[in-house]
Amino acid sequence: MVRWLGAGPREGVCETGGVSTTRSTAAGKVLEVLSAFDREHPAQTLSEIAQRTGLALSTTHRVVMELAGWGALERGEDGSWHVGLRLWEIASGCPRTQILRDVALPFMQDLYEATHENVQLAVREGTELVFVERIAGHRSVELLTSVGTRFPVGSTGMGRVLLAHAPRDIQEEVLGSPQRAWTPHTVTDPRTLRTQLDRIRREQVFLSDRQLSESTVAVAAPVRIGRTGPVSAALGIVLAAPDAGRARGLREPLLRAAYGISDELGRRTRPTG
Amino acid sequence: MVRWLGAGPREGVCETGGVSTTRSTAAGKVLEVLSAFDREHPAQTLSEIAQRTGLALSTTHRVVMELAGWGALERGEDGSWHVGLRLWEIASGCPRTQILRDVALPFMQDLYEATHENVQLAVREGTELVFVERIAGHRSVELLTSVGTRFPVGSTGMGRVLLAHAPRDIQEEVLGSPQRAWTPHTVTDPRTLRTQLDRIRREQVFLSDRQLSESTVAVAAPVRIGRTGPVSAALGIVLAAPDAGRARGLREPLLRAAYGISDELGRRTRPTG
DNA sequence: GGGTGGTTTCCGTCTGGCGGAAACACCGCA
DNA sequence: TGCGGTGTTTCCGCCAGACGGAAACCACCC
Repeated sequence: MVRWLGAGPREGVCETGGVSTTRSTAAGKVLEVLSAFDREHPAQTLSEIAQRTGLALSTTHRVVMELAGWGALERGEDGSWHVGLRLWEIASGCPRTQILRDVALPFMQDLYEATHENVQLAVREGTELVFVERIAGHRSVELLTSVGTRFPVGSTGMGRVLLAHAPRDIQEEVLGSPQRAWTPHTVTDPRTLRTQLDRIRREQVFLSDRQLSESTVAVAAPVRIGRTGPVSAALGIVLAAPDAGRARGLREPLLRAAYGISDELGRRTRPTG
Repeated sequence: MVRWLGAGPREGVCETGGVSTTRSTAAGKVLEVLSAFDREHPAQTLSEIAQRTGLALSTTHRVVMELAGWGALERGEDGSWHVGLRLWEIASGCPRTQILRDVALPFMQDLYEATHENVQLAVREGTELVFVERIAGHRSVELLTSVGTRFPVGSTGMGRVLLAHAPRDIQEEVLGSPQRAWTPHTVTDPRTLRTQLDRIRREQVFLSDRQLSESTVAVAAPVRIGRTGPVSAALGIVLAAPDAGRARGLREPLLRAAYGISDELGRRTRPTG
């Protein structure tokens, strides 16, 4: 029923011969306005939106008003615009995240209870990963990722796991382009990365040591559709770097949780709709 | 920075003199197509969408293609359409849910760990409530609500709490219209409801006995912006009906959690932006 | 009071949205 | 193998409504 895997469509703005011509359809403008709202810009004035999208001010005004009338955008008391509850509501029905979340949450809770650390779930889209769920408590280490964040697939432990099980062309695309070194420990050499991916496929669980941030280590495992089906997500636990010693002991419970989720996913997608 | 409270805009389709004329702007059509995706219809064929929106098939086709090109919609392997990851991603940045969620989650985890029951968070929009977050484990009772679900504010324990602290006109609007009786125990009499709202304001925590479903009881408390600020959300725990005896004992921890969230919300919204 | 940055309204031009219709793809059935 | 039904995709001529420059408007601060 649901397409889990596979890279989604790439660009929203069509690029004709190098120059990015803003698609001039009315629907395109609506989407461009929505695109203006990302993690770095959750609230913007009308002029900002116009500037960032490149649309004329009056056009932006019209589109924003229409979106607001429907509830896709809401206005803060300071006059700035932000994404509205109505759009959130519609989007929260996205099967790709909702089903996954529903199934995974109880298992993630078990892991949280056993560790009190950040427990995360992410899916791959193209050469990036998107965090779909995360639970954390008072005692968990502060992270720079949050639900809905998008990252290059090569830069995190969970991403490497997803990459290891991605189609060949995606792997090559990532390995072929230069990797950003987030910390002095980040593995950027394609050769080393390649053997790392091999090991991930062999050992299932992956220990990632300060690859994205100097202060955190991660343990990650693949989630499949059914025990032996295609990899649809990655499950991970993030610890403060000084607690790295505890990471090894988390391999078993993490893998068990990943298996639990995989089995349940298999059960849900195959027999019924 | 963020407008928390207040009813958002109501209708998406403008109703001119009783007859709902589908707004004929291009942007409106985009939104109408998105509206076609709700909890009951997470995946639909092109023809279904056309039928449900009342748009011509060719128009629907054009709009859907455009939405798909951008990532707002994705196509299942069976050819049906559903909400895409890209839209989910944008919408997950909705401040009204995101900030609330970020702040509340650790406290909700504490409650979950102490009870292993469903812990929920909801906001009010107009005369309805929308579930913004929910955590549950293997042992928690199965619920018919999930994140993103919308309900009449009068029908659940958490809704009554939100209603008790809503503006006068909202309260009158709800009390003035007939209440649906979900179970034989549902309070529908406006008079009784009114005294119940009074008690909620006095006692803070509210015990709701099988109001929405025969098999569940709930404990609910208001979440404010700062300890004495306006009510911005409701926090609740749902138990299986036979465990109702445990509900009284949850009042204290629930209230403490609600206070914790309120304090943190006050801290986040006042001083910084 | 005058300057600045943002918002809202107006209106003439003309582009791109519109949807009927026809062609196409697929499937189950006889 | 042909046939009807269901859903999808493409085509194209007409004209509604999108477009954006410009000007009015508003709030705030020197």
